Parts: sequence; structure tokens; C-alpha cells
Amino acid sequence: MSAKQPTIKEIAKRLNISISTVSRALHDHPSIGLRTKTRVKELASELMYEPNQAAIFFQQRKTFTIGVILPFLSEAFFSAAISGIEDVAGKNQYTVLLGQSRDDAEREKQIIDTMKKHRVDGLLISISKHTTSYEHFEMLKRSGIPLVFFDCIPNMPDIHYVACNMVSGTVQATSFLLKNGHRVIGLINGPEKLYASKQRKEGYQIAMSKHRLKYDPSLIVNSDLTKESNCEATRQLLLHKRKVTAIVTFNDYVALDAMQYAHDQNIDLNKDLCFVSYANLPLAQHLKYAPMASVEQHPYLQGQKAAEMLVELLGKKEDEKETPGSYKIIVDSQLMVYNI
Amino acid sequence: MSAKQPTIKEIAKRLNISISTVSRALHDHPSIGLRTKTRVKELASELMYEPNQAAIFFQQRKTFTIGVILPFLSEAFFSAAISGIEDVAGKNQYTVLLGQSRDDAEREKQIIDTMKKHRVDGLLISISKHTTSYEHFEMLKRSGIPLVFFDCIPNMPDIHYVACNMVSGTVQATSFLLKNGHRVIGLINGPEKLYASKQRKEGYQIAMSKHRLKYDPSLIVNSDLTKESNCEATRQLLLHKRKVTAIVTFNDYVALDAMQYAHDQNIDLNKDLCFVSYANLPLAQHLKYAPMASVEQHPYLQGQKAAEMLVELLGKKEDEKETPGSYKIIVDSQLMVYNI
DNA sequence: CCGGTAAACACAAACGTTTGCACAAAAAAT
DNA sequence: ATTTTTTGTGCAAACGTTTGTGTTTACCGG
Repeated sequence: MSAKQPTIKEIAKRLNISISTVSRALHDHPSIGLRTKTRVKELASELMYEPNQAAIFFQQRKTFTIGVILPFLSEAFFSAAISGIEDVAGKNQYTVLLGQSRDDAEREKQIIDTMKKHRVDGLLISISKHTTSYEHFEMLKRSGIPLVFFDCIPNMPDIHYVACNMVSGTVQATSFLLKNGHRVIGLINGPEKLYASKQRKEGYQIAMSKHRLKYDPSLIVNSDLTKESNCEATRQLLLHKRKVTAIVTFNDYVALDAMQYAHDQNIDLNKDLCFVSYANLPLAQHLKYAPMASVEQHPYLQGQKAAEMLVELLGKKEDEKETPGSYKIIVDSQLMVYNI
Repeated sequence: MSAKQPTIKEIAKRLNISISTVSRALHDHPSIGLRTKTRVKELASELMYEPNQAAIFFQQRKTFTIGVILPFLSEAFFSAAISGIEDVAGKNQYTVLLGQSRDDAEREKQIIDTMKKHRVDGLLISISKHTTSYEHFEMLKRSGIPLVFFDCIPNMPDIHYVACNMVSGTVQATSFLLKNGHRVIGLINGPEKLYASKQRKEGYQIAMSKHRLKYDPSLIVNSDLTKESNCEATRQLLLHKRKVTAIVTFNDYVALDAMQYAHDQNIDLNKDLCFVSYANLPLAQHLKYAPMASVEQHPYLQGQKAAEMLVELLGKKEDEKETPGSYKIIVDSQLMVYNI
């Protein structure tokens, strides 16, 4: 059946010309006569010749492959982000190698190894929330593999990244509640050490001071984002000495747990207790209890930007001169208010 | 900085031995003395030598890469499936190249081309719902690239695939409603030509005849799965001359639209009108109106099985002898009843 | 008619690895 | 002491391309 793939050599032999001539003919090299060019091209398409990319990758020391490592594709944010990545990758002749870390630092490291083995040209990473050591990232940098972080970025100097401005998003979210008359607003934040958590906290504080309200640290509770932890955090806020009338949650999933918990405590949602969160889940309209508003983080856009950045880095790699600076892009977040 | 990757040649030179010896030493070839073996290995790890996979891929005519093409990662089903795929791929030293067809036949074809260019060893495909021509699949087969379909499979002879038995799932779903006293049950099905639709229809009929009820074709309506179409289908069923008290829907997303529409018509859900569907969305518990039950299709398992099948095919490829038969695996579906 | 130039092509090296085969030295068998 | 076997290495080809540097032929102006 499948007569093994014809090679450039085969074509050369049949046409009684040299391999190099065939190669150049196929690439429209100027130093090849029109006659031979057409002869070569005709035979090539007749034999259904396709260049052996493996050989080319090898020869050019480039695989035209970019690795993408992220925690979970099941999170809407990431599946949207990877679509953005895929699109710009495809436009630039790159293809994407996928790896899910499942929020496991060990797995993440392992995936990085595999990707390195596979000689990806560059890497796009949203780090797992349990990644504490950045050794493997440094290692990659040392091997000269360009790295662009997105969404969840490590606390390292001189890295390229695109992230979302969660500060402004949180200011918007909190201000929205303040404008609606709420004065005692809780914040269920993520793990304390997470950069994303810091930003939310900062945004919360800014919004408060903007409205000349004094910042009450006890209104912020941290959750490790498990269902239990989310409920516990909600419980704490509900038990707060001041009557909390609104809560900003780390993301929509946290909001769901919190709202369910509150509902189970016979609290009238979106009346006695309002929620605002992050992510803008696509199913929001179908949810039993949806938050009043959610901060859109434009995952597709972030994916696009990150991929574009990487492609650019890969391009300039040829110039050999590494510009010492690092690229940073901050995508603005945006509060989406639901009218239910 | 990054002194360019050390090669096997470099090691050979430093140790004053031949390249082949180094290669064999690193592979624990029996014909290499213990002394040299350790010497080689020590220097290798000292230089942080890593084999150039690109060269190896080229040399072995194998990339240890499998391509995965599916419609949308944003659908929970597929993100679960790809996790299964990734897991078994990783266990077998394969890595996965991703492509989303977005239910666009043209895109699908293009992705296949790219993957072929990248010389993937094999392909895992869930075809787009708009794919009508199977020419590109045939072409792949002719080039000797093993192909395994999963979930959404084309109507072609001699293909390898793993799919879910939607017939039995539908029998279960319909029987569940019948047992709960419903007698006039509607079915909002997908596009008529889809294999998945045929199976659901068949299951519906079987359940009916099992319960000695006569099959009423007008109780089955087709939808193209857009929101409008879903609502229109619901409308038709609600206007049916017989009073429909339960509806089986093509999947959870259809159910959501249908339930919303019904609710807007002031119908008391899960009382005057019950729903059962497919997919078992993870967010089901948080939904405003969830179906009473949903058929679980075990996407992770399907992904696993499909990947395992492909890996096996890739393994036996070496024996060159193509066994003419084709592999088929049918995963059983299972009705999950929610207790709300 | 000669030197020069341009056009069209061929040669060969290189990319890094694996692997069949040949070969030497040492060990074992005769 | 000679032959055979074992053990350890080296040589070189092969995988399919690209590309720098020759080499040939033909044409041109002078």
C-alpha cells in the first residue's frame, strides 16, 4: 500500500539532477532555471512529495512546536486561553504541545522535562498553584528556551508574562457593591501567597479608601479553594460581628460554593447577601444562584497575547542578541454586570 | 550564557573514544565494558547531556507524538477526554499535539495537514459535526498513519474507534421516566444524520416497545443544537396534541435551553415537566434547573481507551504486518439520577 | 579571440543519533 | 602453542534536508 514517502533524493534521481537543485527548485531559489523548476515541481506533486519535517526540524534545530502547560483544561478560563494560543500558533506555523499540571508541582516539573526532551521552541506556562520552587524555570532559561507566563505567574525577576490586572477588576467589583449601598463587604480570597490573591486584596483596599471607608482586615478571609474551605470562609464572614451584606469571591467556583452555603443557612441571596466574583462562567445564566456581577479576565485575549509574545521572542532569537529587558503585558479586566 | 547543548560527539572527543561507543554506553548496551560505561555516564551527567530528540526522531522515523483533534475543549466532555488521553500518552512516552476543529470541516482538514507535516505517529479524532467528506481520513490511512476515532465517529468501513453506547443509555433514560409514571415522553434529538442521534432514537424506541407502548414519531423533534433551535424544538413538544410530561434531550446544554424556555412558559419544572439528558455536567448541582438525571458517557475513560488503542496500533506497526481487522470498543453509558 | 560575468547546476558538509559490521585484544578451550 | 570464543571498540553508513562553495557552459563587450 503506502509506498514509503518519496524524498527529495528520489526526485533528483528520476530527473537526473542533483539533490541540492531539487531542494532549491522547490524553494524557488533564484539560481535555478525556470525549466528545471517546473520539471521538479511537476514531478514533486505527481509523486505527492511532502518534505520530511522531522529532517527539517533536525537540520534547522527548530521544531516549530510550542509547549503549553496549564493546570486544568476543564476550567473554562484555560480552555478559552488555549484557543487563543492555538490560533496565533497556527497562524505562525507553530503547533502546540499540551500538558496539564493538575495543580501538581511535581507533574509540572515532569511535563517540562518531557517538553524539553521534545525540543519545543518555546513554552507558555500558567503555573500550578502549588508550585513553590522555580528551579525548573530557571533551568529552562539557562538552556535558552524562551518562556512566557500567563495568568498565574511566578514571583521571579526578569520574566516575560501576560497577566490580567486583577487590581482594577477588584476595584470595579468592590466599587459596584459600594455604589449599590453596601458598606460591610467581605472578601473570600485565594491562598495568601498567590499573586492573584495579593492583587485582589490590594484592589479591595483601594476601593475602600476611594470611598473613604476604613479598611477592616477581618473582612478578608483566605480559602484554599476547596469546597470545604470555601464554605468555612463563608461561615466566618456570616458570623462576623458586623453584618456583612455583600461578598467578593476569588472566582465563580468559590462564589457557587459560598452561595450554596449561604442559601442553606436560609439567607435570601442577592437581597440580604450579594455576591460579585471573577471568571464570568459561560453557564452563569443557567445557574441556580449567580453572582450579580463577575470580572471578565479575557482568557482568549490573554492566550493570544502570550502566544504572540512568544512568537516574537522566537523570531528575534535568530538575531542572537538577547535584549535584556523582559516583556510584560497587562490585560485589563472588566466587570460584567448580569441583569437577571 | 547557554553553552550550546553538548552532543554525543563532544563526549566522545573528550573521552577519546568513538561516538558509537558513547551511544551504546548510554543505552547500557551489553557489549560495552563497565569501566567505559561509567566514565561515559559520569561525563554525560556532568555536562548535563541530553539527547537531541529531534535527531533521534529523524533517525528512527518516529516522533513519539500523537495528534488529538476534537471540536471544542470548552465542552466538559472533551476536556475530560483529553485528560485521559494525556495520561496514557505520557505513560507510554508519547506527547500530545492539540487541535480544535471548532466543528468546522475546513479547519479540521487543515489541522490534519499540519499534523501530517509534523509527522505525528498517530491520530486521535472526534470528528466535527459538520464533517461530511471523509477524504482526508482516507488519505491518512493511505499514508500509513494510524487513526483512532472516539466519541463522534464517521460512517466509514474498517475504522478503529471507541464510542459510547448511546442506545443503552437512552433505554435507561427513557425507562427511568416510564417507571416514574410518564407515558408521553418527548425526545429532542440532535441533527438527524448524526450517528449519535440515530442511537438515541433507537434507544427511545426500544424502551417504548419494552414497556409495550406504541412509538409515536411526532414525539421526536430534531434540533441543530443552537439555542434557537433548542427552544423551537421545546415549543413544538409543548404544543403537542398529547400532553408531554417528560422530555429526553440530546445533551445537558440542550436541556438547559429547553428548561429555561419551559420555565418562561410558566411550567413547573420537574413536576409538570421532567427532563433527562446526557453528559452529566460537573456544574449540575449548581444549576438553576437541573435535569432529574443525566447519562454519563465516561469521557475520561473513552479518552484512555482510545489512546491505549492507538498506542497498541503504533506498537504493532513495527511488525509491519497489518492485521486487516479493526478495533472497536464500546463504552457503556450509565444513567446518573440526581437527588435534589 | 580573449577575458569576464552571469546563469544554472553539482558537490559535499553538516545537523546528532543509531546500528550492522569489522576488528583487535584478551580469555578460554583445545 | 594454536585455535576458538568472548569482550570491548571503532568505522562508516544511513536518516532527509539545507546551504556554502565549486564548476561548467554560454554569452557579452571589447
